Amino acid sequence: MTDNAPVPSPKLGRPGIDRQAVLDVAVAAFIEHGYDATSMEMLSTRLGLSKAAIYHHFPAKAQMLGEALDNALSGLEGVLLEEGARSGTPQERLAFVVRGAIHVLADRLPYVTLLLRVRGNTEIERAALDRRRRFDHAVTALVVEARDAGSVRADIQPAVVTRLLFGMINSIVEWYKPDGVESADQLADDVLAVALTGLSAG
Amino acid sequence: MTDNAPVPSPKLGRPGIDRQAVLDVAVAAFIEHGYDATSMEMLSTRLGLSKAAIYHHFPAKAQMLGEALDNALSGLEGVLLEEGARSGTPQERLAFVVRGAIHVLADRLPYVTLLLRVRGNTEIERAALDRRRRFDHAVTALVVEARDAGSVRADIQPAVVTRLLFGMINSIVEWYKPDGVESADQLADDVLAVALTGLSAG
DNA sequence: GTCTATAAAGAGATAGAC
DNA sequence: GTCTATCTCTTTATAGAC
Repeated sequence: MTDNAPVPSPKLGRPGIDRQAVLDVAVAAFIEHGYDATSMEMLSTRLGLSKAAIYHHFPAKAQMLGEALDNALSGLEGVLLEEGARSGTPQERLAFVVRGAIHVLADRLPYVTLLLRVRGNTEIERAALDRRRRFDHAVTALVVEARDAGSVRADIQPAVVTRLLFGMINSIVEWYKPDGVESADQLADDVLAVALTGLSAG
Repeated sequence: MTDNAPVPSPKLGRPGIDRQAVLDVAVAAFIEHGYDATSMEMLSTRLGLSKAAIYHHFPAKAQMLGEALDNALSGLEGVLLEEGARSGTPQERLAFVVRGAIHVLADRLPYVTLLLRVRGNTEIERAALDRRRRFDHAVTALVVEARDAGSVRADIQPAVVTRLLFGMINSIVEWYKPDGVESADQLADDVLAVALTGLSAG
């Protein structure tokens, strides 16, 4: 088998590495200031590049947002496709999805943080909110199953349960530090414990 | 007792009513688009006023933000000053503060929503975040007391407990509708039930 | 792959008339 | 209390050189 492609070091059309650096800086700025309020001038300053150079990597500001949101959403959607979300008791599957969502949140923290800040002001944002809504509905369906199986309390509406549960999970982006003392696994344990059995002692 | 002040109908320097209308529209726009991304042009369109007319009511855009954030913060701080937050068992006081915070959130929904969106990009926002942090610390102190009294689980750090608890509470602004079927009292009951005893049945 | 220069539109805020 | 007109600065994006 011959392979006369160039050696992989310098790369073909120079994709990847620099583009990723631009995206990282952009996402961090979008989180700090909001997408609309982040100017290309600010990105160029942080990158040490001219504004025009940024347009070599991305055709428009909106595309940076789109890629970041897709990264977060495909991570969450991926949890629902895993085996643990599709087999077992409803309670086991719900716990798997909660753990999975927390791991995605920790692993892709900037992207998920950005997703949670989006309010639907552009077409790209609205499409992202739609995908997020579909994820929420899938989780709510799981909550309904778990309730019907008797493992989740029935005195509160499943949609409210899902909202409170993911309200708790999503709030993690406000304070979680990936390099801190708490690992994502430990974090998932804590959140699941609090969500299932509450804050009361004993 | 004589009273030669004018009848209260036309009001003196025409304060109040119109200023409040401007603030309401501004806060709604700040929530939708973010403070920085909301233009005076947008506010003027929504109000049916010229941009210049808005400056008759507020000297600057930043002042609208400042008043809205102060409204939310004084509401939350007020809960800590009430009798129910200062006497009783730690568990009772914590429950009182949670209920009070949920009522403030429901009663002043736009203002609290805006407060939760603020990220500290201006001096006004940083001052608001500082006041919010002081509120959080006061609640964490209550959680520590309740844990020491044996009524809150001791296997998770009090700061994490507070963050998860208020992550759940604060997420309410994302979906609560004041005119919906669920009253603020009912909502507070549900959240307190879930927070204390968890989502598991029985 | 990056630059300078620039276009065209929109930003917050002010002046001064009514 | 609201208006039109305007100032000055910043915005996203492009053109074209190196």
